Amino acid sequence: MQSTAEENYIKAIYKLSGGGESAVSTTALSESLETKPASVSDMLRKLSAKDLVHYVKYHGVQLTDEGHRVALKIIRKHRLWEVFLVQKLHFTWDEVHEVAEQMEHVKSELLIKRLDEFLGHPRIDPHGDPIPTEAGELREVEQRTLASLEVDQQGVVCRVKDSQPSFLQYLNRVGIQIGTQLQVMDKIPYDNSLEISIEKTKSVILSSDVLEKIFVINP
Amino acid sequence: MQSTAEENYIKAIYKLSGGGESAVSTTALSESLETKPASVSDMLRKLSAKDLVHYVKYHGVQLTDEGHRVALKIIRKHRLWEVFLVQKLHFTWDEVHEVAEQMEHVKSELLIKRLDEFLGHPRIDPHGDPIPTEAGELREVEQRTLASLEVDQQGVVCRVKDSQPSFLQYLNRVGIQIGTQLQVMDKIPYDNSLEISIEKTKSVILSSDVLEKIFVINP
DNA sequence: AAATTAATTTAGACAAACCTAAACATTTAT
DNA sequence: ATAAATGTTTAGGTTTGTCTAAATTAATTT
Repeated sequence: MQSTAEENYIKAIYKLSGGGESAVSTTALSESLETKPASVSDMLRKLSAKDLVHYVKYHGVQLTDEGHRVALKIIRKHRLWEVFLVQKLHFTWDEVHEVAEQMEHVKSELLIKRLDEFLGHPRIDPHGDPIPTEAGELREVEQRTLASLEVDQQGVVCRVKDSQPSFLQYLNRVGIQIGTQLQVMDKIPYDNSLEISIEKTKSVILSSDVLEKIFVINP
Repeated sequence: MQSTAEENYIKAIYKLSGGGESAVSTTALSESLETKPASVSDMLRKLSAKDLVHYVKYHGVQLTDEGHRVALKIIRKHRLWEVFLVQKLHFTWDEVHEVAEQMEHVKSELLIKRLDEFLGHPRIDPHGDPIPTEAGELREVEQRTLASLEVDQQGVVCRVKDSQPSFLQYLNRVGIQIGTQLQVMDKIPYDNSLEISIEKTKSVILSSDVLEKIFVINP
């Protein structure tokens, strides 16, 4: 079992290496974690002894397979909590991170299993990033703009490109947020606007401007 | 702000002193926290310096007003998370404690405010213990058996006296769990059984045996 | 290719939270 | 009232995770 500090290092290595591709430098880690390079060196020696990273002095670190597995577990927890905070507790995206950062370190397999069920096995977090599966697979999800959907096709909102309050308030008013289920009911050729049904209940007409700013994934 | 360790000491002092009444000994704390008495002495000196406890060497500790306030905050968090785990994630009572113990240390005022709203401002936790208010008041809630309710009176289930699996399964089947809203619809004088409506939907007839084992609070 | 600069590691310290062993208070028993 | 037993604290040490300052290695420039 890893300490909170170790988990944070592993997460940072994962992020900075772009999912485990490239090696990561001590300085990059020290900036990302807001610690001094000397502290990073210390910790890398420790993680290396635990076989969580492959560390060559003066030449950076990479996660081992085990380290990679641990990283995905933490990211899964982080992103599930983000979904919970936004969808159930109505946090805004910017309020979410700091809290999820703490919750991701709570140790309980059962907790995460149940949380996942409670949230309906979400595939993406409120930022549109994919949530690793229980088995530790991270499948990238194809994201498309609402404008690219054909009549009758469905999608779940995963990202919006404009974060101006006025736009977000507009979405709020029509009832669209991350996770909302949409279906294209009709296309108006005149101006390429679409009639969209929201959660299979009400329906609205969205201009092509707006359609370009809303990203969905296939359900 | 207090560390996790400090919070655990404060909580333990609160519990062992019976809510802040009597003083608590070093040994009692060391047993409760599973640490050595020497470690407790260290920490008490530290908490005393922070004015969270009133500590007289060789004569035990008590919480200061500030310490008392902090204790109630932690207990509020712990009990709200317990409600969440049981009501939303379907944890059983024995699975709850260890996890809530970790979650109670997550730092975010907003989180607790929103969690409280999300859960509908519960007044008791899954064990029937009262949840301190945001303002730090802990009002004991009068608990009565279902058998003591009159026709038309309402109650929320807060505790059951029998924890045999067969009994709990029976409750499960009729749809009764902690937090369930009940109302007495009718009394059958013949055997003192009651007709009880469950969550204002279905209704069942419960024998006086069963009625004695279910405790409710006024909503 | 040597010298300078930049990045990294090592060495030695520190705070938090724990420990053991020894010293010191308090309580209890004689 | 004193001695024994019990409870508590102090002193000194350990681990984790951090730090600063000095030493070392790698990269860059001339």
